[in-house]
Amino acid sequence: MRQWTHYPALDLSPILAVSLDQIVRHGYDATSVRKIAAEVGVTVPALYYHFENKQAILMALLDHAMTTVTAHVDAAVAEAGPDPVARLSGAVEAIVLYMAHHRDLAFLDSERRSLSPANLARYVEHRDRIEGLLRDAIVSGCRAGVFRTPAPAVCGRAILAMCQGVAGWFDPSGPKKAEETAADYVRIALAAVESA
Amino acid sequence: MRQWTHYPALDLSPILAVSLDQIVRHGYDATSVRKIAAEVGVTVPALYYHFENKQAILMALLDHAMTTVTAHVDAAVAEAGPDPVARLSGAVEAIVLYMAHHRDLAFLDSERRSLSPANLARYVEHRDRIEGLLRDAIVSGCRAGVFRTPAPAVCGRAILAMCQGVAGWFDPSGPKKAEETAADYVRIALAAVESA
DNA sequence: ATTGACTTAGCGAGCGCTAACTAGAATTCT
DNA sequence: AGAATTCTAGTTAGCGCTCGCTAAGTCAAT
Repeated sequence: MRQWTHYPALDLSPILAVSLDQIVRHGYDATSVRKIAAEVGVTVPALYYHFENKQAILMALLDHAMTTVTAHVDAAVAEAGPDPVARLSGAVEAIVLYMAHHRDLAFLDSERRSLSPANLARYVEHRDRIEGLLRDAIVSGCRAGVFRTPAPAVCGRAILAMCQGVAGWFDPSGPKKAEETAADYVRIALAAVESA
Repeated sequence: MRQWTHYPALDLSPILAVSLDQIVRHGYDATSVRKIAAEVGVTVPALYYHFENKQAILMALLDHAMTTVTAHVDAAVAEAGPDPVARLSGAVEAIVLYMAHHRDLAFLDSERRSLSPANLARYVEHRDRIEGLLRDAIVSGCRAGVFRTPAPAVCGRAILAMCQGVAGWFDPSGPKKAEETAADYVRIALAAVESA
């Protein structure tokens, strides 16, 4: 139970680990394949043995991010059962924990612009699914009369955006632990939808 | 009165207008000075007659963004007087209107990573000022007993993040006008801080 | 005669990416 | 079992291109 609150450290190949670090620090465009190779301790063509091109490295990292967050959020919502309060709470808690524990992966979201149309579509689809999860929970809460917000769709987007913001400021060595922050955000989200 | 709800179209020099368009479409790193020059209809050194280097173009645009949003939010908060509800409402309304009307300028926020340390510091200072405005309004509302959120600082960050998200999805040809969206967000923000 | 707003021409560096080769491990054939 | 082959995970060397940027010249308006 509540297995989805656990976010173990990432298990990435050396190339992906170095690439993630470099992209987070300097951005995708400013990260050259030469720099990645040098940091890994291999030559450039070694990268091309494992990945078709530079964008495939970014996409592999984004795939990792997508599967990680989707698995946790889906598990949280499934465990919550049919109650809209529990579903929204679970989704927000899982998302915030992800943002706090994997700030680097979360940052990659801002590099989606570098994706080809096909890859971008796949990524956007995933993001829409999570937004849909939030919106559905809010809408069903409104139908059940437990949420009173007059704008469920806008509310869903607002909540997702505020959760994503956590990755930008959360400090693991700061005063608030990830779990406390997640609890704060659950309370804020429930208040935002005007939970009865 | 309420002059700050007006966001007139930008008045940018041809170089800055083209640069903004290109940076929003392709990102700062992927926008070359050659592309900007060609789009403006001049040669590359003409850009260097008006700007010291490429980053100075980005910084000029960010300066424009900073002064625009700061002027409007400051005016909104000043007009609100001492009431925390009015101050928070005014700030959120002004920020959301800015995000909806100047989505391109708002997008530049994600390019702050390309700034030199000195320029970045100046930009972060400005962002912190706005976050401080929100936090102060929330804290004084808590002191006055009109807001009941147990985490005013976290709440301020959450509200700023959700407002910034508007720039990412707002569609001027969509069903919701900017003013309606701003009203939605004011209501969400007041609910989020648990306004009595 | 000077200034403002450019132009032509081009430097040096870094970019993503690839063809061709190689050392060692694993597998298959006789 | 031992030789021959194939596969894995790289290497060296370098192509063609674009990048930010600049020195030096032009030319109309002040």
